[in-house]
Amino acid sequence: MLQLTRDASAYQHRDSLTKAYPDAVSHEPFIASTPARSLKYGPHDSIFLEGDQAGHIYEMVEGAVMLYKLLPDGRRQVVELLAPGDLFGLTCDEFQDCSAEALTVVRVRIHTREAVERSAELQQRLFCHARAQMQALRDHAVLLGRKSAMERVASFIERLALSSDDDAIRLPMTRQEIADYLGLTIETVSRSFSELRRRGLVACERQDVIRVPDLERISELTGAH
Amino acid sequence: MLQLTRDASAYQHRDSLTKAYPDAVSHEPFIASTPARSLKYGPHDSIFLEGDQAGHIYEMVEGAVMLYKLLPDGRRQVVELLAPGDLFGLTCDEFQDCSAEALTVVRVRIHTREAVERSAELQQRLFCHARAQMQALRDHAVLLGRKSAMERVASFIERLALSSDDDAIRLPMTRQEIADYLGLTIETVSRSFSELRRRGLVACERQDVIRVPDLERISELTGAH
DNA sequence: CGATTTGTATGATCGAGATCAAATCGCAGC
DNA sequence: GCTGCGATTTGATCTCGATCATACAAATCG
Repeated sequence: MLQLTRDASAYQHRDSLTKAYPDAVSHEPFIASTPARSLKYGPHDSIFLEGDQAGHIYEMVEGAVMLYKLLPDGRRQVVELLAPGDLFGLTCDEFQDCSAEALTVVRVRIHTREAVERSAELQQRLFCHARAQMQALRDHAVLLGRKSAMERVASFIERLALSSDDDAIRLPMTRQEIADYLGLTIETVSRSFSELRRRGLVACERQDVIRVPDLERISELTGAH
Repeated sequence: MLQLTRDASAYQHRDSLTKAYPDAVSHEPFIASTPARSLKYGPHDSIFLEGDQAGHIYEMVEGAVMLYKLLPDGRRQVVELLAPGDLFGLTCDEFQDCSAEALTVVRVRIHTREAVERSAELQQRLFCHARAQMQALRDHAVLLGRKSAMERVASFIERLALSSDDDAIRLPMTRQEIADYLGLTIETVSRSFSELRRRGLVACERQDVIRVPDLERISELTGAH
């Protein structure tokens, strides 16, 4: 189970933060009437790293972000996937407890800690988001602790399908990122996808775009039905 | 990995809620100056079940509680362990997203939802607790997704040792409950404990009381050092 | 005090998923 | 088009933890 071949710094790119494209056009802020900067990131840009000073809240406007943690030997666990509307980066203590990386082109708005402490309405919204993320984390604990490889992959596809309005689902992550999210290896993820293709449950247009002809049949494989 | 031998209702005891001992003496409420009922539960009493109406917040005063989720075929994942000071039971929507069961004799105070919505200070405290629990859930995701059996058990012992003031550590859970918390089987948990005993890293006074002569050596096995 | 029950330990075996090793795909640049 | 390189797929093998089976210990009860 140890993956000693992948060294601890493999995913760390502190300098990539400086590559962030500054000040994109703002789109309908979820939280209105607070002075907030807008930032843009490209795929694989680091937004912050575990241990960084935690000063403000990030609000997802566009794109997808993953939060992950690393073990000293380089094993990685993706702990959360974030979509537009989600909030992240606020901790109780001074430092970030995990790292954040852009999966796609990402636009975020940044709210200061003071702005949060001033606004009760803002806190209320933040709180509700925290509850929802907590619920997602608990579901993920069930997946990681008790589901088989195929059940994990089916759960992942079901989730993407439900949150996608389109018929064709764009996978915003590489196989390695999916593996690190599902607590599997890249090979097992690949084999599971192949098996689903063989059974006709998913069709792959390109390696990062899949089609699910019958979501019900995927749902039956998640272990939750 | 499927545990079909254990049926889905094995852990469900709806009626046990009614066995709760009413109105114990109150001890230093964490949240003051709100009208709050006090309740007492015995070991293995159910406090609420997933899907129950979620009306109020529970505040741990004494004892230990576990939150868990079940899959339809009976697989169980314990998603959180709660100690005095912790808050639980508040959801964003109407229903509980997981079940809560007393591990020991437990005393809780119950705060109404309205009391929370009225007090900004209360919300502030709740929010900070939610953040801390979130951090714990992320650490647990790393454990479930990426750690070996021995690393999981070592992490568990390290956590208990750090939160215990005494030299002898009382395990508040059965092997089955520990297994369901760590995403393992009861046999693997038992074997890991035996291995640690054989290596002299833990000593067992009774099966539910262990002694850790050198915590540093346990910490080295957690995968996080 | 033995009988029953419930929780724990341990040995034997199996299998899902990890690991190791190629082969193949797909896209960017030329 | 061709070239090169990272990402993906696929196959062969190994291993850790699950499963199955049984023995043991400790609490409960008549």
